[in-house]
Amino acid sequence: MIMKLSLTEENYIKSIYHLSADGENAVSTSAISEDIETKPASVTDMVKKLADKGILKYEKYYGVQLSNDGKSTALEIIRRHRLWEVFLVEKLGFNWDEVHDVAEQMEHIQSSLLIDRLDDFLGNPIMDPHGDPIPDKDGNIIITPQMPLSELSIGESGKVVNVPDSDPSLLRHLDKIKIKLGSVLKVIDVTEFDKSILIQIDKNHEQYLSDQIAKSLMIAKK
Amino acid sequence: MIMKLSLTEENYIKSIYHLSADGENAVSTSAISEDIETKPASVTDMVKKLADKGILKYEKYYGVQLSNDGKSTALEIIRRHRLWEVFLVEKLGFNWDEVHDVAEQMEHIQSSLLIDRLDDFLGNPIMDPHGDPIPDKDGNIIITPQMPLSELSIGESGKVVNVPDSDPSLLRHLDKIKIKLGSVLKVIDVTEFDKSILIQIDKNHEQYLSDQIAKSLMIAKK
DNA sequence: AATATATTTTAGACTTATCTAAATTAATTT
DNA sequence: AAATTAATTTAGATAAGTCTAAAATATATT
Repeated sequence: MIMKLSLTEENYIKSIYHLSADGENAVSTSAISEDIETKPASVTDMVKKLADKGILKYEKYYGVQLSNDGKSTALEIIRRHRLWEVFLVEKLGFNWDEVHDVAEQMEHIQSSLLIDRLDDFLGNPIMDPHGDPIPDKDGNIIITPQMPLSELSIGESGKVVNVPDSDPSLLRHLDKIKIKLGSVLKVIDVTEFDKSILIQIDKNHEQYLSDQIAKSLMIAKK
Repeated sequence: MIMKLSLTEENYIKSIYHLSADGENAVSTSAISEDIETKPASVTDMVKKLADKGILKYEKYYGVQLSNDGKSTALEIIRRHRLWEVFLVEKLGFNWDEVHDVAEQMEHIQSSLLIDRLDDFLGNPIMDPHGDPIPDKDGNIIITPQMPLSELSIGESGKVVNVPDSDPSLLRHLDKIKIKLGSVLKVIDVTEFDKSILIQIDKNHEQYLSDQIAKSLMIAKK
């Protein structure tokens, strides 16, 4: 059950977990290939190896699905990643657009003592700086009901509960227009032409957002 | 001058730096081989590669010597290692015998922003938990004059300023007999038979130490 | 100085993770 | 249903880092 995995193997497992909507669906070779920027042929080799290790089920020409072991391994890696992100922001003063790449490296450090102590040091946070839930020691996550901002109708409002973690330019733009986790957004208008929306931020000022941004911002409806 | 190095290359550079007494002396293939637990033939290959990169000077059948680039790279890796050790002890409550292996992993995380911020967060420490000096951003280290406890004569005393970092069992033994950095030791007697010494610790109690331990404890004479 | 021993290097092979190109299978179109 | 296109797998090659065994060099002994 407990097994040492290479950095590369861990990256595959994490990718498959995310692509499968938290381990639920089957994932194609090409999807993994695109996500981790590795050629499909290489992915085929690696998933065979991970199948042999019992991390996932692999069916030729169909796709892969994480085993229970695979899922808990993924959750462990995600836990490490998100705890380090909290550390970087809360303790070292990083901005939320600066943490992803560093946390990508730190997530591979192998020491359960380290992660347990870090968790306590940070006050056992349940969210990372982008609103993503942090799995606990046993892999439990708190799921917040949410929807993309783009799905709100005119007049509806909601609170920003999640933003994408891996796109620094988007995050810096959100800083500029003063949108952060917890911001309350109200949809004032939707432009028919390009689906851009006019929103009111925290009852203060109004701002146009492109459809692309509106699709990225996850909202808890009020 | 600035170049990306693999984890393996970094480990070679660190090893060579230590074996050469901080980059001063030439180091043999076999010494490196023994230190990093890799066969001499493999070391030969790698030092050729590092020589091509300008990290060191390699002379066949003689040995290797770090270049200035090699030395500053080594100091950067050592800086990272020791800062993480301080973090683990000061912030996460690790004992000094638990930090080496974890810091060995953390030292390879590549982000100068991270290390600068970590340095500030820790209050720009100049010593790690074992008394080893932490190089600053520019590679400067403060060297404390010191000698092994084994070289003190009867009646002389000194302060413990450094202990070996990579031997957990020694460090735990020191905990047990209440010796820590800063402890003042006075040599009461030296046994002729096995060179074990009787010391007085912090003016309180007396204790025998084997010659092996006495050689490992570095002292600043009073 | 010649021989024996120890150290170091060379040569060729192995592993992990990747690639390209060709072959196979699945999905889509006619 | 056959042909075309797209996705996936297989086969063989490459690079990094390691190994063993043999060859070369340096050091020590007689």
